[in-house]
Amino acid sequence: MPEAESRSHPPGPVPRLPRDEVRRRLLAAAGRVFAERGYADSKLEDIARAAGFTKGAVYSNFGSKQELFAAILTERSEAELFGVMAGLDAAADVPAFIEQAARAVARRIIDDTERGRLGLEIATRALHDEETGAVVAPMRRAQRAAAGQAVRAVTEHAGTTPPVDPELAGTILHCLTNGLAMEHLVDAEGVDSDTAERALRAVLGWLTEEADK
Amino acid sequence: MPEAESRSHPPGPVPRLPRDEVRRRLLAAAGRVFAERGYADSKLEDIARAAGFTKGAVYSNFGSKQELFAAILTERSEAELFGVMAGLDAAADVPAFIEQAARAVARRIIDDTERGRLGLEIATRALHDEETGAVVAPMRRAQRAAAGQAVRAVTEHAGTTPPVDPELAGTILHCLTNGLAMEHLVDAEGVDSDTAERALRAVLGWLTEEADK
DNA sequence: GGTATCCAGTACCCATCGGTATCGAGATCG
DNA sequence: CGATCTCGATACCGATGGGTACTGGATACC
Repeated sequence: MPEAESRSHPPGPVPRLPRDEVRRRLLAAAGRVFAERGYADSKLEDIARAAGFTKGAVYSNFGSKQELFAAILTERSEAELFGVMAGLDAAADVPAFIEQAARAVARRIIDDTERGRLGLEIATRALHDEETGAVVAPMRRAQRAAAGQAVRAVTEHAGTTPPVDPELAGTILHCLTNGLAMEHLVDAEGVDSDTAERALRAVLGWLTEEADK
Repeated sequence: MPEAESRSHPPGPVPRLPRDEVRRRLLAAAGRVFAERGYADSKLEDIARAAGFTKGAVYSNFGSKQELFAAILTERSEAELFGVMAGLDAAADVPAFIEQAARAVARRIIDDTERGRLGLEIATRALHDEETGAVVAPMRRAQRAAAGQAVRAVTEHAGTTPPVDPELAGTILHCLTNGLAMEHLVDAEGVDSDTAERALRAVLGWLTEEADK
């Protein structure tokens, strides 16, 4: 846990944390708390405490609860696209790629629950808050496009003609992934790691194989 | 709109609405408001007003805000499975069935936004409220199973061997549908009626065609 | 070393809203 | 036609928690 400058009181002046570090810790704690309790039930006091500070630190670094949430949103959105690309270009042949991609995505769905929970919270908030929605919509669009590009790259590399055009394939993959993640959150044992992986492998395989017209 | 017993004051005694009707109107209004504003931002006063009553009516018919929400949940969950089944047994041959099913589901995703919004709200709440989760998880499981049964019925009827087993097919369809619905809510123009329909038609077609091993 | 500035801590404010107590009109019963 | 009961309306309570004003110690600057 975040014990830091304990050592009781050797009465030398206690140094101060760099501002960036305070901000980072607040952001990390906010991510955890928002994911755990949801936006409305997350108290700023709790978030500050979880980061080892008080509400004062929050208002010193963020203008409002809303703004803190938005900061998380933009922070995480960047890490997002890289994550998809990471699993992309490591494999050589198509079946190995599919195997690897399915496993990686399934693992992320199952293991990183904070990610999924935050995603749901963000989507929910995007519905009720116009400003959030304006940020989220293009972000999702980029994710769908990235998935589509991945399909295009694989099929071009393999010289196959996929059963649907890559753009639609990206949408299918993206929505399936999100749907699986949501389903896992709601019914963890009903949709476990193996189920998610098999589902992704099957769809991924279908989307990259030669269409039999 | 809900104008009813206007006619100013012809001073005869004003009759009283049947209790069931009060409950129905409250439930309907609550569904609208919860879907529109989300659980936390929905004030009981607003819900009551939207139904043409006051908070007193709410607490006379429901024990708490939580309980009102739960009542909606159970009410809607029943209408759910019938809706899936309805489009099922009308068509004769497989291609026509797929065409029809894809269109019906896509239309529900696009047109009935209250349904989608409530679904998201319910999922979010299921994460944070154990009791809600205990209701939602089996409900989702039943929906996946129903979708799986539909695939099984179609392929058996057509005598084909599907590329994945029906249970997994049900999960894929259910998660894709939910994912598409969520995506439409977040980015309505990015995932429109046509996109959803094409995605569903493609996946439905793949899942019911003969597997080319 | 003295002074100005920064920034998180502390104490407080107050709007909000779920929940409760009570009332009174109208239904129900004898 | 009273007596009683039902149930939604009204008025109110009190906790909660986002936001603000101010404090004081540490840092930066001269």
